[in-house]
Amino acid sequence: MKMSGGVEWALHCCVVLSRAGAPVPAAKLAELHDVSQSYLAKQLQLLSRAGLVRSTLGQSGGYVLTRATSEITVLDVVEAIDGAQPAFRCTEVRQRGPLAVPAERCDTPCPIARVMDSADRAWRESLRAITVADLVADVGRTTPAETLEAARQWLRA
Amino acid sequence: MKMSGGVEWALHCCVVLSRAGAPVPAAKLAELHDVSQSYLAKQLQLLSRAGLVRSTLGQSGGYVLTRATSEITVLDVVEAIDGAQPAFRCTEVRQRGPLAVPAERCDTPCPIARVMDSADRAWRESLRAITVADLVADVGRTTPAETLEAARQWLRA
DNA sequence: TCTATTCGGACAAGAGTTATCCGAGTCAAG
DNA sequence: CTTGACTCGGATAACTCTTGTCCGAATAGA
Ligand code: SF4
Ligand code: SF4
Repeated sequence: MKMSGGVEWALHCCVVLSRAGAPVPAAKLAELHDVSQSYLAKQLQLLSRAGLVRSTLGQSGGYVLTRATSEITVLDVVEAIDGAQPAFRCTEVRQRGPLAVPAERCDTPCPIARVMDSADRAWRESLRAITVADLVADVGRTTPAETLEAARQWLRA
Repeated sequence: MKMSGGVEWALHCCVVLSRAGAPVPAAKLAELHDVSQSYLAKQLQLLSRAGLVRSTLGQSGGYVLTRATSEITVLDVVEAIDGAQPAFRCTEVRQRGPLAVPAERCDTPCPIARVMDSADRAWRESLRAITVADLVADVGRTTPAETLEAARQWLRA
């Protein structure tokens, strides 16, 4: 039960991108977070495939958010990086072994799968309720203005 | 984002054990589900360490539940097999890189970690709400009595 | 036109999970 | 009481997936 570590980086990147008006190259984001430049690129590619960010090639290129931060939920980012498939995957054990239940009796999902599905839904709903805009607002509230300005300066350089 | 596949087997075993009055050896459980005998043993060991089942050695030995099924939640089983640590683990990225936030400012958990923690809690709460007794009841409701009796017979043999 | 810069997908290394084995201990029967 | 066979438990390999890295194709600007 472990989600991809890249999710954390991706969320940070989204927050940073929302502050920068201009495209930001992957290399700068990597240096800012002091993480593997090549690996972060992979995560950004995933975000790009999911349609959350758009890449601009060539000089002064980089990544930009495609939508307003209030339209990007945390769940969007998590599913883009970690995949959208549920954590629990039924193997249909009941259809195997000497006491195998015939397939025609397996039309209704079993209680176990139902519980897991319900929990997974609750988890996703909880993540869907928060948007990147909420994160940005919270960061702005708990961080001194001078630090935010310094970050913006560093990004431009 | 994938939980250990052994969780499914462990839950099935708990349901089966609740039906059998006598200790059931791991080999029988494995044959019943048609899964790797040695690997299922590992899962049962984990359940044993967690205190959910008690093992009896020697002839006519096997595993027995330690508590009533109504006192065992699905979450107990999941945490016994899959571990209790949350899926998201913060790497404290904000303390690294050129814009590193000093450690003294990191006393309060950041918004990202808070969201993840909240979602994780919702997930666990959802699993905690259901007990093995509920699963058993649901199985008894959707399965014909003759099948249940056949299972009991097979276990004794 | 040319160059410097960017992303994108293809390519290894490592960690974690899955699967397996045999020995220590125990209970039941004779 | 002796014997015997059966049980779990932890230590041991094979495998899959995640993590991490690299270089080539395409682009914008000079
Ligand atoms: S009982 Fe549920 S978890 Fe088990 S095999 Fe059937 S569908 Fe899957
Ligand atoms: S901002 Fe949150 S997720 Fe990011 S490093 Fe800090 S505590 Fe971890």
